[in-house]
Amino acid sequence: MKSRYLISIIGPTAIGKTALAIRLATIFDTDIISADSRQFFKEMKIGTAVPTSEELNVAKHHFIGHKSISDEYSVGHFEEEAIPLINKLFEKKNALILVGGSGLYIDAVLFGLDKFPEVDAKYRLQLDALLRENGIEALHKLLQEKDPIYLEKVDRNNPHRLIRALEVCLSSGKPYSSFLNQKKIKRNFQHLIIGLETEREKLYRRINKRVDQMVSDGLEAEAKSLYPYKQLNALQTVGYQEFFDFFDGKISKVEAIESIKQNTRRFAKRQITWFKKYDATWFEGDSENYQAITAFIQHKIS
RNA sequence: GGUACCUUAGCUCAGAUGGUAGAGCAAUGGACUGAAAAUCCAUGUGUCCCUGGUUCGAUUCCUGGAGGUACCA
Repeated sequence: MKSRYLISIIGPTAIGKTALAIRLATIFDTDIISADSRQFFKEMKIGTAVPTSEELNVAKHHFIGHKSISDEYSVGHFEEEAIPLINKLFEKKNALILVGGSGLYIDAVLFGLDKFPEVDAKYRLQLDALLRENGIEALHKLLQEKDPIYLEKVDRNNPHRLIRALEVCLSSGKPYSSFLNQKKIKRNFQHLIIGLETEREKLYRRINKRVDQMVSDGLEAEAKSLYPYKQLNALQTVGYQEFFDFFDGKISKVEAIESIKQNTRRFAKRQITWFKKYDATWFEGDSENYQAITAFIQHKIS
């Protein structure tokens, strides 16, 4: 049987992943699987730089705008949806394109996450309240009781990690750490990772320019329409939070736009850190390299 | 043109009565198993404007210069 390849395109925001993915999808006559944790939401278009409707017409995209910001959605759900779809598409295609900037979501597809039980939402609320009222030490104390092994290695100052572990403990009655490192998942496909990179200065210029473009495309109005939902998880997002601060009168519009640029740069930096651990082949994120990248892929998968 | 004040990190500024300096922000590096565009951790990068002088030693005091700000003309 011929090998099936998931061609994965990774890299920081604004480096040009979308354009490359579409080009490759055309060349290899295949579909694109998006692994972008914010482009899932149909209400968030301008601020998440989703492909244009023109681009969407050129290549079939999956997991773009398929959810609403009010839906419960997380990386676990994504893995559960993406893997069966990928397997199904591979019945007709020998190659698929995976593209996205969300490292954890890429991990979920390529390597799989351990299986965790569903968590009752009430525990999150309880633990948030515990943190608010009694401080992070209260979370340490509870985790010491429920899962001392995880407490040893967890980042103790990180409330998200502590609360996640605790909600699993409380919901399942078992230690969070007992769910980790289950049997390695075997995927029915091979993967080839293409990384896009460029000089930091050049990347930051692209980011700044793209933010300005988003603003002239109407980001403020989009953020305004989502303002009533600002507490939703999907909206804990660069490009929206800053405008919410502007609507609240905390900062000026100019400050909001500057802040979006800065936070996007910081986001890009974190993406770069995450992607360093992948066994990727790196190319300059420039359309002049499309031919070289295509040739490289053809050589690898043939 | 005159007078006063200023010039120290990428930016805004502290500071040492002479022993080559430190905050905030920015920036950089890192972590990451269902909040991940989230969340968290670590790190000071410097002709102390230039030039002479005094001094064992000057970024600090003094002379001169350059640039800036304010006021007066």
